[in-house]
Amino acid sequence: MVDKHSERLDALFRALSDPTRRAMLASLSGQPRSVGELAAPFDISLAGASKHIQVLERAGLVRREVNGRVHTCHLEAQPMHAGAEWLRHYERWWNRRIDALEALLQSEDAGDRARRAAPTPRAPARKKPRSRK
Amino acid sequence: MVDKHSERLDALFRALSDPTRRAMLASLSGQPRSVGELAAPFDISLAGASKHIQVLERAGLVRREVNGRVHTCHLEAQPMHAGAEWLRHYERWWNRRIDALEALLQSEDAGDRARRAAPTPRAPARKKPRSRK
DNA sequence: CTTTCATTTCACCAGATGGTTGACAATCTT
DNA sequence: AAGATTGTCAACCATCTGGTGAAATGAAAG
Repeated sequence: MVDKHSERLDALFRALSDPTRRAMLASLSGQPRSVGELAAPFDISLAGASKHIQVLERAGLVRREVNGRVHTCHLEAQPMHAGAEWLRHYERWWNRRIDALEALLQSEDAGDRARRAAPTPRAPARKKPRSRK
Repeated sequence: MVDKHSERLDALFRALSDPTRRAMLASLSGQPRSVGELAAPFDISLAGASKHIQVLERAGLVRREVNGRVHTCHLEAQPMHAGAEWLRHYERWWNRRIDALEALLQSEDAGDRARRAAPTPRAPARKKPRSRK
């Protein structure tokens, strides 16, 4: 195994990097749709839509159910979990970074107040502490 | 404006869809790095690495600070928030779907128990309720 | 001033991507 | 059986991508 996890992320993020495909997923989050229904909102040939759907399928985001001549596509959101998890790691990193910055500004403010009217404005003043849940 | 939000997601997911770039971000999450340092771990020319970094920059994931001849790259995780938010929407969808399925199985179980030894096995038996935080 | 170092830019290449059209296969409808 | 409907596949095209090496830029060190 050459790193399955990484390859899954490749396919996932790649699939999500196209606005048409994201819109298709949004449509599928409402209800399952046939290939034709999925293609309808876009100014694109059926064959083109078919290719997009195949990309989504390969990323595991869409499951296809063939009923006679109509292929019904279902959203399969599970693979998104890996991507969300990956991003969460950096969101935490970002939040820690902000917290550290605020702590720094806090202590600088204290120092400034202590020695009264500091000469060097170190950073653009922060209006509000900016909440993060 | 032709939809700035969508374009940002395009660039974000596109940037994240390459394993080399994801590894570069991981490296930057430890500490800022020069272009050379960033390129070192990969079997790839400096020019190639430079292009990857530019992709990350265009997605807003990397900020470059030029000090003389060395360019120091800093991680800028903020744009990931939009992607994480987008994915969270589908994670919620997925969880609701699972909950509904479990509720269905629950009621079927109850029904089965009620009429004693059902003839039609409707779905692969669920071992454990499977926890989600 | 010349050299060395860090990096970008340029020209190029092979392969992927997003799109098309046209032919085909399978399935409903009449 | 014939025709219409749904979708795929194959071939093609323009453009993007990830990679290269070689030349150009800019700054630091001799």
